[in-house]
Amino acid sequence: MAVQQRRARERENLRQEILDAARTLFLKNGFENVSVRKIADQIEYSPGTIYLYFRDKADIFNTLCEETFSKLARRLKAIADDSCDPIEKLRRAGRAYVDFALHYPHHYQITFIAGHKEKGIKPEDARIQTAGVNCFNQMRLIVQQCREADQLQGEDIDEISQALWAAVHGVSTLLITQCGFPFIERSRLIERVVDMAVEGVRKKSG
Amino acid sequence: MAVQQRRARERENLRQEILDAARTLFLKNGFENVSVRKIADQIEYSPGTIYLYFRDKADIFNTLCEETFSKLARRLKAIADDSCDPIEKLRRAGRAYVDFALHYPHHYQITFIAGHKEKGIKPEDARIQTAGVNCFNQMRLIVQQCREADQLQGEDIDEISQALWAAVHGVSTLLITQCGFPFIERSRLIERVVDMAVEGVRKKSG
DNA sequence: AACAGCCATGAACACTGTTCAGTATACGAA
DNA sequence: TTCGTATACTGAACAGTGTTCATGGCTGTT
Repeated sequence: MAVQQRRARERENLRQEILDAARTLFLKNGFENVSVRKIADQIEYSPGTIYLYFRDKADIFNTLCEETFSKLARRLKAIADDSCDPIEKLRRAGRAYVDFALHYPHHYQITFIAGHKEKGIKPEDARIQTAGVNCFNQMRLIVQQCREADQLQGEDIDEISQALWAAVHGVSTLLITQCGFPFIERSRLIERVVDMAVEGVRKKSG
Repeated sequence: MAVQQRRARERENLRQEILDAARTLFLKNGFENVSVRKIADQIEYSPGTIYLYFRDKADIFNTLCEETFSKLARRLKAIADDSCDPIEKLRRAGRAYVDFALHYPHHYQITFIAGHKEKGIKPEDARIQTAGVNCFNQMRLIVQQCREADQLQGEDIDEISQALWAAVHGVSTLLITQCGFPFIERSRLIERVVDMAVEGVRKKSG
């Protein structure tokens, strides 16, 4: 009886070992440059073993992404639940979003940037899509609060939320992928984008 | 004498054949899912031949990207050279940018989205970086015109240009990569983002 | 006709993700 | 203790990738 429990525990341990090794390698080298064999080497198992714990390589990454994105969702939720001025919340959420993206660039890249058709990450893996939508919904919530405080120009919450998302997503991806470009100082650019976005949807006569 | 000219012409022809085949295949299947062998099959040559005309697979794509991006630069330049209201130009440039991205999603994706560390596209290939910067500079020019017409809030042209770029880039990449997400109607979202961005940098008391 | 140089070949290398027959080990029952 | 079974793991194998290079055949010049 207890044997099965121990077995399950050991299974879970090895699963976590794989995830830990993969996380480290992915962060250091990116999804493309990490082979299943390298992950297997790291944990000192044979390549085949990986497939006893994960459906395929993408499955490993998806699991890691899910993990990471629930962190972002929690962070945004904390802001949404705060009781300060909703417009201020919007700014804070924007900054938090970009900070997060720059803090986990590889995770962000795969989840929100890379076309999921390529590299075998299929839409069937709705888990990640769900995790992403979850994050978006936290932002949407804050927008709703601004709307309720009559601070916004326009009625459509989705339209405004998606436009704001585009702005923060845009600056995130530019900073992640266009490392060669001569950007102005990072925090100043981020602040400007957040400001531009918020001012761009706010009611004119403040 | 004429022989060398003919040789050079034939060389150029085959080079173009490779580019044409690659363009079609890349557009249909994306960079990842097109192998050098498939390109070679298409033009009915052996894989090795490709390497007599291009350094590597990335070199082929880079050439195609450069081509495509000079198109965008021209389109933006045409808008910059127009003589209408500079703020109106800014809106038109924003729309043109997104339209372009959605029209050439694969090219846009590789050039502006994919991390260039991965998939062997190294920063050494400054050609594309240059082509991208060129496009940006056209937008920057229009921003400058707005500044000169005293239509903008803030002094720093680069700061404003980069923030605007983030917005249009953001909506472009979201629409390209997040095909699963329940976006509002495309043209409405694009219009809202452009509007948000422009209003977000414009002088308040119009 | 013989030599030169260009050009295309396709086999080969080292890698990739993934599968699967085989093996060893640990367990529960006799 | 011994046997049989279930489970975990292996590592060779497959089909694919990007890339290289010795080989061989044409072509134009001498």
